Amino acid sequence: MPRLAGQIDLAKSEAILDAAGEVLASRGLGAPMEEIARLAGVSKQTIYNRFGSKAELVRALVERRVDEITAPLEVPGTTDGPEAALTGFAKVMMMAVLTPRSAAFMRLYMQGAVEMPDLARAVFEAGPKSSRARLAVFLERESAEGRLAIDDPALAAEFFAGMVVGSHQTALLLGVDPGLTEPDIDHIAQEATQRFIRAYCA
Amino acid sequence: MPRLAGQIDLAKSEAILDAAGEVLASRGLGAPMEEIARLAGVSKQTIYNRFGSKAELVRALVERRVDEITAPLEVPGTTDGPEAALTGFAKVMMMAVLTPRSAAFMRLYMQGAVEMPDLARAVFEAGPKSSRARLAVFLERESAEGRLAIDDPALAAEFFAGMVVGSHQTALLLGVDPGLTEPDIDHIAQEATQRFIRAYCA
DNA sequence: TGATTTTTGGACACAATGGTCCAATTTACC
DNA sequence: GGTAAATTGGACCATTGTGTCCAAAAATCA
Repeated sequence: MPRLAGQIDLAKSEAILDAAGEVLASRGLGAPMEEIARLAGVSKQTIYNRFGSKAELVRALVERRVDEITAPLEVPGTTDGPEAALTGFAKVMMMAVLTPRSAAFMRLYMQGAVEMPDLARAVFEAGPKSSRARLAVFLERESAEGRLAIDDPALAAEFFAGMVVGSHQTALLLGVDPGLTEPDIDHIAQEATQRFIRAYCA
Repeated sequence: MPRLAGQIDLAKSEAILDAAGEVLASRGLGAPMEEIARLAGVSKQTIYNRFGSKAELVRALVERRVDEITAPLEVPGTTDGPEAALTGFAKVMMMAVLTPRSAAFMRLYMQGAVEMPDLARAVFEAGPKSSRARLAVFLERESAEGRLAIDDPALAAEFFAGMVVGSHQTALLLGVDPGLTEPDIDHIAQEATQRFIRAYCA
């Protein structure tokens, strides 16, 4: 009987990627493959059978995560006016970016930026760049309909996102707890929205 | 004749630290000691004689750099009104943070954040935190004298700094060229200042 | 010149890691 | 049950990097 390709378990590859994410995010790119294998409940050889090398494993891991990153950053509908939309956007962005897990992954990408520039670029496009672009689209629409007066939506989006993220992300990346509680996040989101609208009101 | 401690050349230690900065920033924490020694024009053993271990070499390097970081971020005098001061501050901050070299060092600190948390914290305090704190002091003063209306100077400082830095620093850390020319920086600094003042005008 | 310290450079011990090999075992399908 | 595939586990190799050792050379001061 010739090839029967149905004998590889896709779920196992997922488990390997999960384990790789866990281990690499916490221990850095230098983490040994054996540890990933152990956490995945799999032999080291199996990882090499499926992914070929450590570099390609990392590549697969990052590519999978890029999709997760892009997903949640939708700009809410504008039915309730720009305030609600902006505040919601700010909250989602902070929740997405300002977690230890996010920071650990971001550290991973930055660590690999030198060796795998294309991957790091993909992360940037899927993350910061994409989110700002979506926000810019929203701002342009709001502006066209007269609710805001924005001449440079891209720059304005950059400003708003910057206000929201602040130095908290840098703190996390440096392992410093920014100490933001959920009420803090709400407050920052609201205050940033208010000030932003005031800066760009018609 | 007993000990004559005057036979160690301080300048050589500096050269070692310079070389360590160069090599570690470009190749990451994993760079071999031999390369640092070669660039410093020094034997590997000499580095160990003076610094004891790689970890302590890194420690010394970071501690030296922390001083450099804090230095340039003075808030200019307020003689010309808040606009000029804020624009100047924004420009200095962007010039300081948005260089490949700065990014390379920041990547280094972040990479070491897990193993040497105290060092990473020191970097955060000397860099982002300190700059925001100084800006907050300035904003509070301006506010007290009625030129601005700021109820929460710390938050406002966070907002302004965030607007200025935006996602450009993240881009650099990911190895993506943000493509900012000097006129771009001027423009961002001016626009951020204008919008900020408008958001916080009395 | 002579005494002391530092530096050199190269060999070396030691540990960690990526990646391979392979025989024995298990799994999945007929 | 039989067959082909995938998996296992563990030995194994090559590489790389930290840190040490040490005798020879160089620098420093009296």
